[in-house]
Amino acid sequence: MDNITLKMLAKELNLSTAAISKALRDSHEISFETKRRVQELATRLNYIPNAYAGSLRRKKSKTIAVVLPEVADSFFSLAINGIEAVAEEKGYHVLIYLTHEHFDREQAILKNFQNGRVDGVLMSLTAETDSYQHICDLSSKQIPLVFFDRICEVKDTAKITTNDFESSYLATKHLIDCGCRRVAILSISNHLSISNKRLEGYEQALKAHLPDQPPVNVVFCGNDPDTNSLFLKKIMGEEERPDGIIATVEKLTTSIYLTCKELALSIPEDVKVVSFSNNSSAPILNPSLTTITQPAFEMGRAAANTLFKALEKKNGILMNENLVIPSELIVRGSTVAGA
Amino acid sequence: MDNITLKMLAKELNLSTAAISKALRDSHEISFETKRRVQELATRLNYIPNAYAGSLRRKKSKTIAVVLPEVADSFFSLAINGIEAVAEEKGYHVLIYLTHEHFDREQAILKNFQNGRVDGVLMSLTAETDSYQHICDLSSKQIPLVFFDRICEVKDTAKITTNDFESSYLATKHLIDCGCRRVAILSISNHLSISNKRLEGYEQALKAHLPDQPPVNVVFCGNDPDTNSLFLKKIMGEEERPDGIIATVEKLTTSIYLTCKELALSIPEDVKVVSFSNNSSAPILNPSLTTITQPAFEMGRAAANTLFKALEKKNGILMNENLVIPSELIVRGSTVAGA
DNA sequence: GTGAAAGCGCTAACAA
DNA sequence: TTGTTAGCGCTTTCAC
Repeated sequence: MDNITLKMLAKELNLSTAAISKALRDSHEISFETKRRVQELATRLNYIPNAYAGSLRRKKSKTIAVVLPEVADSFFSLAINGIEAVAEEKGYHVLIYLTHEHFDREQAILKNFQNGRVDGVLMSLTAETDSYQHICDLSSKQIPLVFFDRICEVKDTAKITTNDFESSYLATKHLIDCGCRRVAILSISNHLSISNKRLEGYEQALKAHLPDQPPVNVVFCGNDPDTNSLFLKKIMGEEERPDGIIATVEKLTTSIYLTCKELALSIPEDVKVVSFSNNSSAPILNPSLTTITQPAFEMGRAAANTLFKALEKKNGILMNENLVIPSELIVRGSTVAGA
Repeated sequence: MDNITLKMLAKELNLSTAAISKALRDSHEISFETKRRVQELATRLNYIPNAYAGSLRRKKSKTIAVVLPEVADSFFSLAINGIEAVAEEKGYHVLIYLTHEHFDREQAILKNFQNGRVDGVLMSLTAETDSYQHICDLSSKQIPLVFFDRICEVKDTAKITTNDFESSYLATKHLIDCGCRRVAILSISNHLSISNKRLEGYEQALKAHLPDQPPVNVVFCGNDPDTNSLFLKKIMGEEERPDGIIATVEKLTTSIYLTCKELALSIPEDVKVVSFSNNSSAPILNPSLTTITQPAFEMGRAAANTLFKALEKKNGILMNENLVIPSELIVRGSTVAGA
């Protein structure tokens, strides 16, 4: 069976396609009676407008893109939920693209957005991204872009973040308060502003609360859990091993726990751990995990809302704008025994 | 700056749009020299074809839809990864839709696919879905549909599942082997074939290995963790409470663990637990969690591959076809102390 | 090997 | 209030 088109409805009712089009969009130019007849036939024949004919004509696709490093991560999963909630409410479609932390993927994906495929973009940078031409190219096509979490600081647009500096400071101070004297931090990038902020928070806290201690201990981790575990085993096997660890990304937690187990280091007695994590099983880990819990759903929702605000205006240009939604330190057993 | 179109390239090179179009698609009708000139100009001007003009003309969108109950679940996150890996390789775009387990959402979403928006659909049913007209409507428009995980048994199309019956049987037998005599199973639906299969496996295992025991104990849970916990607290507080629990979905694990803690029931001494779960933190839970781990990534990949196989044929009709990728029982501390 | 022209299904000026 | 017309940017016969 062939699809119903406007033309077919028009022929059936002896009207022009224009009249049908207007009637279906409830235009005031069309008489009530005509609207009713059109509506009736459309529902009876189950008319569904062609998805792309209108997009082509109006140069609007009612579609947004979400560009993420990965999705097997509680933060991004929750963020997608927040984004989808808003998109569905606004009647928009959501294209999803995963960079797997590869800069060249990110470039290729954005390039694809330059010709009408999407009305706007929500994105979180890869850990590799350290140049921004592809982002400027997109902006030059007037396609609004909202960053969330892993933002691009130098680009003038809307950015949704959490209080990374403060959270990291707080996490570090918490470890120091719990008695740690050799705190290490695990990072995944030295380009991402979010990583840098977390490192700064850590460094400032060390400086403020442990003035005469040895310098900072930043460990850069990668994408592969096995390599990370190997790294960790080496570090945790040393004489002067850390007695406190901050994981700046959720997925490093498993490596830390397993490495400690393997080395017979007890958490929190020998090492205390706090992770930036939205993993809902944090309370039932062994021991339960002290987390910096980010407002992932809210950040996704806020990013989408900001984007739609721009899309609903005529000139959809986004001002430089920073929305910061705070994270929360939740103290559990990995830093305080029995908590 | 305005977007580059075929027409502009044509004017620039004193060629017709037809020639440009063919040249860019490397048609044999076009001379090598012309192709070279066209290519050169296109890359120099950074020509990117309009996303929807071609879709409209060719009635192919190079886009697929993924319809999921939710995404904050390791299984679906991993499945998305598998799907995206294939889609990216094939040059397809991926629209994502979440039903949040609501049947009416599912209907509305599928309806939207009836007019060219997508070339094919991958989907996992909601827990509510118990009628299939919306699916038949989609099929009547010749849009290929592949089910994965939560399949629709009555519909003739490709279906990717894991061995739910056997896995559940195995999980139940494992609990019995570990000494459990009152095994309960937590389910989320009495419509889904996947749930029914898991219940059957459980029932058969009980029948086979505990012939003279009290009847099955099936607990239906919902979407809200608090309600579920309340439910569980009641059940686990009873005299004849279960000494073994099977969670047929990952998210119920947290409720189980927390309820046991609250009631001072020790896992695995008082209650043994096995969950259908892909949560990567299973090994570091307290105690580590015995899981039926599903091949989530592989299922997503297989579903996508099956769909693309249909899309690449002329008549893209999918035969009734069942691909079963086995799950794995991974025994850990929640059923065997110290494992 | 290249071009002219029709048209995918819809919308938006502009007429009537 | 309704119709006519001219595209949106591209592909695809069919001429030449």
